[in-house]
Amino acid sequence: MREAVARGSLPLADLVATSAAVASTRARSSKVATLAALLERVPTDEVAVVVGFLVGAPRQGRVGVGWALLGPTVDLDPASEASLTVADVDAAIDELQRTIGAGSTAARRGIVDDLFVRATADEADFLRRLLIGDLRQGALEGVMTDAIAKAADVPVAVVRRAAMLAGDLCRVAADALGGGEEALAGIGLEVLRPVLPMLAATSPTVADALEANGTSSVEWKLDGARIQAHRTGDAVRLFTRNLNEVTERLPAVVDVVRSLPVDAVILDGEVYGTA
DNA sequence: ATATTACTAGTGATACCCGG
DNA sequence: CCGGGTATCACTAGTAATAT
Repeated sequence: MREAVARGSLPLADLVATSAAVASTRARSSKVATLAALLERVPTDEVAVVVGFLVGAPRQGRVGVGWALLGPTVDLDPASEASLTVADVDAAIDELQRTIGAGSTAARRGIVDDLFVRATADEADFLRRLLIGDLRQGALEGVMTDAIAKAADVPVAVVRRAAMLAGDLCRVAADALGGGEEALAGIGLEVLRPVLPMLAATSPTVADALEANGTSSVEWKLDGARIQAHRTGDAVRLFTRNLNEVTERLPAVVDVVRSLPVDAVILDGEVYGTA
């Protein structure tokens, strides 16, 4: 099914056109079909990067780029012909991530400008929204999950399960398109690797909720932050709801988890400050 | 040393629209 | 027609780099 996969990096223009097509319709099914068609022709080793761009979350995460850095790029003359590839952009984001410390502001300005002078107007517009975290194309993880399933010809439930356990849709996309259902089946729960948290669901009445869940416990809703704690042996890692690691920021919680009389555990709960 | 600026990250509320 | 997903907004706290 992937005979038509191109060699070399995907032209950024192709990805931008897909994003625009997805944004132009509100029909979910159409978004899925458009995204799947693109995924089917992306080189396997680049699937993770492409999925990251398309859901507005580059694999490097936030790299310290905001309006202050991107604003001036609107004054640059756009390139007349598209030449950037997805790999070019990925490399530039890598470089931005590495460029920190004294004098980094000017260096970052240079990296951003180098990237934008090579971009067409459409590409620049896409890059600005991608880097600022404001893609607004009506297709984030949910739609992308469906598209990955369609492109890899794997049941959606299998992709969704793998994404939850791996906590990383980009990696799951690469596995699905590279190895199909078999590769996804190999993804399981792993201590010290974050898992997507189960989110709360509402119920019309308390009685309905109790009926749906069977034996339940009730507790005060205190306002804290959702935390996931992993431990095996003395190794402990903590993650937020968005799977950012916060182990070093919560040493007290690490101590508590380490003191529990267990060998390995994954906990999901809420932490509260005392300030 | 201190203040300022820019960016990241989290919570929660609300409006909107597709699709079943 | 309603549930669920997406977008948007408002607010808050914290951190890093740089200017004063």
